[in-house]
Amino acid sequence: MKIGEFAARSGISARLLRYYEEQQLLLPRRGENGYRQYSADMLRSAAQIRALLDAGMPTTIIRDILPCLSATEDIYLQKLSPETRLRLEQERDRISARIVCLARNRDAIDAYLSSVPLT
Amino acid sequence: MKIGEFAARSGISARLLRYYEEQQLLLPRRGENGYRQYSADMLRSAAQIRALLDAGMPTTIIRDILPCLSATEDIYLQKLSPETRLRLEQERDRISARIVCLARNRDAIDAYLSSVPLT
DNA sequence: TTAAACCTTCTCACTGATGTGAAGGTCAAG
DNA sequence: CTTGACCTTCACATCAGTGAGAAGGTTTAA
Repeated sequence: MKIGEFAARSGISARLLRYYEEQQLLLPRRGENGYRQYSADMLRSAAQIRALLDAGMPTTIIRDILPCLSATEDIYLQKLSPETRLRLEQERDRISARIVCLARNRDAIDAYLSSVPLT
Repeated sequence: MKIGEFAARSGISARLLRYYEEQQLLLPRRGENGYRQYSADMLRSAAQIRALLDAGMPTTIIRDILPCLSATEDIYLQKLSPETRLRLEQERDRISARIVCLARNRDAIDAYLSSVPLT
């Protein structure tokens, strides 16, 4: 599918899709004429990228973790260098830290809202 | 305490503290000579600001939610306009959405790491 | 087959957010 | 009076994203 249709289906502008390609987040194949060719399963990746960006993850990290997020069983069998494993573990821990921070503050907002009278 | 000492104690550069003041995140009083005067309890706020920024929260939202994060019982009694309450509830929900997204992806990373053989 | 309408390409430039660097001036303590 | 900490201000860097123009490919319909 060409970029226009993919943009319409994913809700991500063609402009932004080209940007994501430039950032190495989403890499479509190219046709004979140089047109980008998106496959249907890239819709899932695209949604994941959007969700992670909206959650405040930088593109560099998304680029690192995307491959293992869309991993299927046959990919699981690929080897994983100790350095890559370590980096992924660190990213996982950083995400956990984010979650803890966000949860703590959300709970604080919630406690505040509960304690203030309704009107 | 002046900006130099506060920077040393908080681990946030003086330059960045001035920036946070410009962004209305942390507003120290001013002495006769125009020097910024930070109070000790601003250290907590400063840490909270850093944590939230590191977790990917934008300054505008932090500015909104900070007052209710450092709220003490006497502040709880202040009135809260329905609009403000609504905005806070929306922010809380947005934070929850972020948490869900981050947790899902962290778990995916974790599952991947568990499934790939050790070496 | 040609023409119009549309899509895709790339590139330059720009925004807004989060910072950082450095110049030039002021204040205060030794 | 020199030194160091502070003041403001202008400029710059990076990241995520957008706008617009020029050139060329694709489709449709006369």
